[in-house]
Order: sequence, then structure tokens, then C-alpha cells
Amino acid sequence: MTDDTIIDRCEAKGLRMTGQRRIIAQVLDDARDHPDVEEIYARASKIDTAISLATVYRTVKLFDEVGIVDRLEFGDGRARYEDADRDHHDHLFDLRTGAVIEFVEPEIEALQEKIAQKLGYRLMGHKMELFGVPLDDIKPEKDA
Amino acid sequence: MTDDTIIDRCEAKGLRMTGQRRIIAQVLDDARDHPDVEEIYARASKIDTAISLATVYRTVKLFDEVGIVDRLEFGDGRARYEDADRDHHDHLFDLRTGAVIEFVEPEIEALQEKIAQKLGYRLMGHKMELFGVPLDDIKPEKDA
DNA sequence: GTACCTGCAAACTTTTTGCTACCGA
DNA sequence: TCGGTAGCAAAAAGTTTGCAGGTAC
Repeated sequence: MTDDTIIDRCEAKGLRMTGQRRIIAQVLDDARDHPDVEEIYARASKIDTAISLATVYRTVKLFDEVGIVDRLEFGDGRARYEDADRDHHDHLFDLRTGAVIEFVEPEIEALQEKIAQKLGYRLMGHKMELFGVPLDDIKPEKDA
Repeated sequence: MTDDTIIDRCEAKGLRMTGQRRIIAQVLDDARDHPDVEEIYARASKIDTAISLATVYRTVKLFDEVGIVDRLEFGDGRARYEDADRDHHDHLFDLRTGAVIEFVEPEIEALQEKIAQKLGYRLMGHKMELFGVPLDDIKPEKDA
């Protein structure tokens, strides 16, 4: 949405900015993928070896609670995180390779809003994940 | 889709039907909600006190793998399960009460199929969860 | 008969938390 | 200054697994 970094947004929300939080914020800002906590920890550790896993957990949880990052789950048991302040998109999970493809589909957004209202709700958020296999990678089935 | 019970479908798939599996299948057949493993275990235990939690875990995992039940995740860290052979539906999560409302929206289904194809994928499955608050339960904000 | 299944307990993975020392505003 | 924060290690929560005995087909 804006060009603010995560650090900017932390400060705007009045969070106390420690060295560790700055590093984690930077890691998340730089990420173009959807790292899990272990991965964020690994990247942060390259900058500051002393950072602890518990701090990473506490920090991403905090960032999620104040809406600075989004927590994603792709069903593999680990939570993944991404900067919340990007154009809204959903995810397609490549079942063959595990790759995550992002896409935006305004039609879906509008439809979801409509559905929620029809059910008597105000939509506060949503999650949509598609799971698929590449079209050019489907094995022939019964016919030779 | 059909009127087959879960037990019927297990047999159709050639699964060995033990007493425990029958009980768990029955519990899932009777469930109108989305129980987690602990809850399935509790319900199964009422029928057979000797059943073990490990068996429930193993069985729902098996049922999920062969497509007899669907595994759902609502972000609370536990997996939930429901009979896969019901009219397809998605879920709206009531943020105020924690209730889960099911809905069917063919337009969404069609759109998802289209999106996957546009991205070069064959859609194998999807998950969509809406999160909302009841319209008649929203606090007035700034205007009186 | 035998391959597969179960119960039990131990192990594993991911995430949270109690405590003490420390640091940012 | 001083209340929030970090690190560490222990614990919690959910799930999986090795093993020995049991069971469906």
C-alpha cells in the first residue's frame, strides 16, 4: 500500500524498537517469499548471531497482532509470515514443488464481501489458498 | 454427494475395517461440526473406552490421505476434520463467538478453477475461510 | 497364516513461558 | 529511571513413531 518500511510502521504504532526487532523487521521487509520462523531466525542470525529463537517467535507474534505482518498456514504445521502491507493477494500452492505463487483477483474479493454480508457478517479478513499441479506436468493416466 | 456412510467408503477403498476404525468412522459420520482430534477421541471413547489417542491420529490421517475426510485448519494450531463427502462448502469463522458457518458458493468455485488455469495449474483443491463479525453486533464507531 | 493394526510410552516439532539480567525512551 | 524486552532453558501442545502383542481377511 504505502512505501513505509516495517520499521516505520512499528514506530508509527509506538512499539519499542530494540536491535532485535529492527533486524527481524528488516528480514521481513527484504523477504520476497513466505519464510517460517526457523527461516526468519536463520536470516536474522546472519546479521546478529546472538538473537534467540524465542525472540523471533515473540516478535512475529507481536507484528501479527498489530497487523504489521500476516500469518499464513499452508498445512505443513508451521506458520509462515509476510509483510501485511503489500497489495492484497492470495496464494496458490504448487503440490509438485511446494512453490507458492501469489495472485490478485478483485472479483474474488468482491464476491467474498457479498457472501459475508448475505450471511449477516461484516468481513474482517479472509484466507484463500488454491492447491494445484502444473498443467504441463500431469502424467497421462490410463491411455498410453 | 452420495448417501454412502464413511464405513461404506472405507470398504469400497479396501481399507481393513477394525473395530476402532468403525467407531471413528461413525463418529465422523455423525458429526455436524468440525471436531479436532481430541474431540473425536472424546466421542469415540464414549463408545469404546479402550480406544487410544494414537489410533485416532493414525485413523484420521489415513482417512484424509484416501480422501474420505477433509482436514481443516482454522489457525488455532489444531487440525479439524469433516466428512469429505458432503456438498462442497467453505467456512466463515465468527470472530466474536468462534462459531463456524458453512456456505456454498458455486460462483467462487468456478472463479477459482479459472484462476488456477490462468496461472498454468490444474486445481486439485482449495481452502477458503472468511473471518467476520456479526453485522448486528458492531459497536458504533465515531458517529453517534 | 500373515500382513496390518493397536495401545502404550517415548520422541519429536512447533510454539510458549518463567525467570533474571538488560536496555530503550 | 524503570517497565518492557532478551536470552536461556524448561514446558506446553499437538502429533508421530518404535515396539510387542493382537486381529482382519
